[in-house]
Amino acid sequence: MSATYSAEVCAVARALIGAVVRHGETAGVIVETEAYHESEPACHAHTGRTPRTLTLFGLPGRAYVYRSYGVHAMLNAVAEPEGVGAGVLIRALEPCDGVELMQARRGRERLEELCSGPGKLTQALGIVLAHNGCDLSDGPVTISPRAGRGPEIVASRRIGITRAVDLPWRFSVRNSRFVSRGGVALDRSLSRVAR
DNA sequence: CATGGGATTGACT
DNA sequence: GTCAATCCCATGC
Repeated sequence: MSATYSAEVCAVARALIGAVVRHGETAGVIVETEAYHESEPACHAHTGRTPRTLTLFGLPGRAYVYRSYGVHAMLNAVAEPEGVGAGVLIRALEPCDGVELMQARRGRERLEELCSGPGKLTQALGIVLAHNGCDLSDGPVTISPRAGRGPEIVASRRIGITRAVDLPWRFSVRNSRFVSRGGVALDRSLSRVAR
């Protein structure tokens, strides 16, 4: 089975907490991620290779960017060896560089409203569909690994999906005020899932 | 080729 | 709490 691979993409999702996403002069620290793997039906790669999911099956460390609800760009990091469809969705950042530009792009002032959601952070950083397939160690969009041990991480259920809803594959910094959707429901889903 | 459905957000009742 | 926006693409005829 693919349990080994699933564990791997989740390990990457955890490891990316505390890493820095950068595009141009804007950057933020990752505080929330979700893991997706071809073995479970919530993952775009579950139906196999298609034009849309091709990058998910490609080299790890590349960006998989797709359009959600016809409106928002979503940023993922491909997270398994070539040939295995899996990625980590970047769901929220703590803004660190280029805050004024992010505020202008978002039309909001409060730091908590700049990157507290997968569609918000791509808008704040100016990440678009054309970045699909770019090398995240090279740019123009980059993710720099964190040094050291990192913050305390909470696992919970993924958000906004209709299938495989019970997998506890969402990871976030405990008590961070920069995550998407408040922390109360998060704690409840955790107790129900991870018991 | 037509259709239906989103890994969301923000505005509004 | 409800709901529209908006477009890419997977699916089926």
